[in-house]
Amino acid sequence: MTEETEAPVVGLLSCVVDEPESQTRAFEQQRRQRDSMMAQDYCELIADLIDAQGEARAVDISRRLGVAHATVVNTIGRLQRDGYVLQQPYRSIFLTEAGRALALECRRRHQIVLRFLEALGIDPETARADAEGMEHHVSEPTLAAFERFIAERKDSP
Amino acid sequence: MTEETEAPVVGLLSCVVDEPESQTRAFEQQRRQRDSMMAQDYCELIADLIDAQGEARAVDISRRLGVAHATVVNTIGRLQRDGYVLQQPYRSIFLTEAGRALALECRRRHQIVLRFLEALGIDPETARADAEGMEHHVSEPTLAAFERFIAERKDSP
DNA sequence: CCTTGAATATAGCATATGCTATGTTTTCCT
DNA sequence: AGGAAAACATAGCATATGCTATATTCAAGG
Repeated sequence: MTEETEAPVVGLLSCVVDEPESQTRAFEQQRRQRDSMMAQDYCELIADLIDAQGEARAVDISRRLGVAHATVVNTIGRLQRDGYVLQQPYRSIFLTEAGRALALECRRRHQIVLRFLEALGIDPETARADAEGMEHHVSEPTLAAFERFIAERKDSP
Repeated sequence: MTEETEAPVVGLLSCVVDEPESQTRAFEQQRRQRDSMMAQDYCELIADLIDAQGEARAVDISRRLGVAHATVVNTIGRLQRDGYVLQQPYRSIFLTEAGRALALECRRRHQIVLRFLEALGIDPETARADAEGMEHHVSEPTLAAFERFIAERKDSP
């Protein structure tokens, strides 16, 4: 059970053995992305709320994200520590320059992914849900390819 | 600051105000996915290692994921508790039926996403990295659309 | 056989993300 | 103005995911 005497399954073996460092890098990148997802989602949402209502309040965020307000307060504190937002107690939440930049960047990615999925023929509800998760994992080259596809599809529908 | 007297930016406003419950659902789904990503990655990797080397050892997993072995041991314990793997102390790691099923499912998704990105013209290294993150967020309808695209692209290159 | 290096396990720690329960502060209506 | 409701803050807890440092077990070579 511990020693394979049989010939290795070459097809799968190559899939696994050929590029282990590449896979390790991919996993590390995935972990890094995961760690910044919260900041991205929050900043994007705060920017949306400010655009839509003129201000962002913790209660709106908690409703939108579906989490308890205590969780939001907690997270906002971390975002403040990390320089993304500014907040006085009992006041509404403001983005710093860094936060605003992050929000714009996220919104851009989000829009591209969303329009790409729709251009692929995905129904809007599904596209919306998938975009929410995917946007954090799509690299620039892939985003560029998505944009190319959107443009093509617009020309020849 | 609190009341927008200007004409609303309809594109963004509608994006935010039209479907708040839909967005909440999307975020909740994202959280659920995040919570099962670890199990998926581990099961997929364990299956790969078993196919390639006949057995999966913690040291291989830690190297592949780029984390400390103590972290792997920790996580494997959780996976065992949740019914995905079986392990005796100091022995190699085995997948349960549930673990094997999860691994197969993940591998399937992974392959579809990877081949889709490649069909889109993404370079293999980028495709690999992006697929690693994206595979956890792509719904069945979107996967189906990806497969359709791969088939189309194969017919008319 | 016995030692030694690799693999594993364990303990103890830190942080992020979530929760509930309980107080405080604002805000808004009468 | 004053009180009720809403928003917010804080405390205390749980879990997942990571780490380092230390001990233990296994397997292989002398």
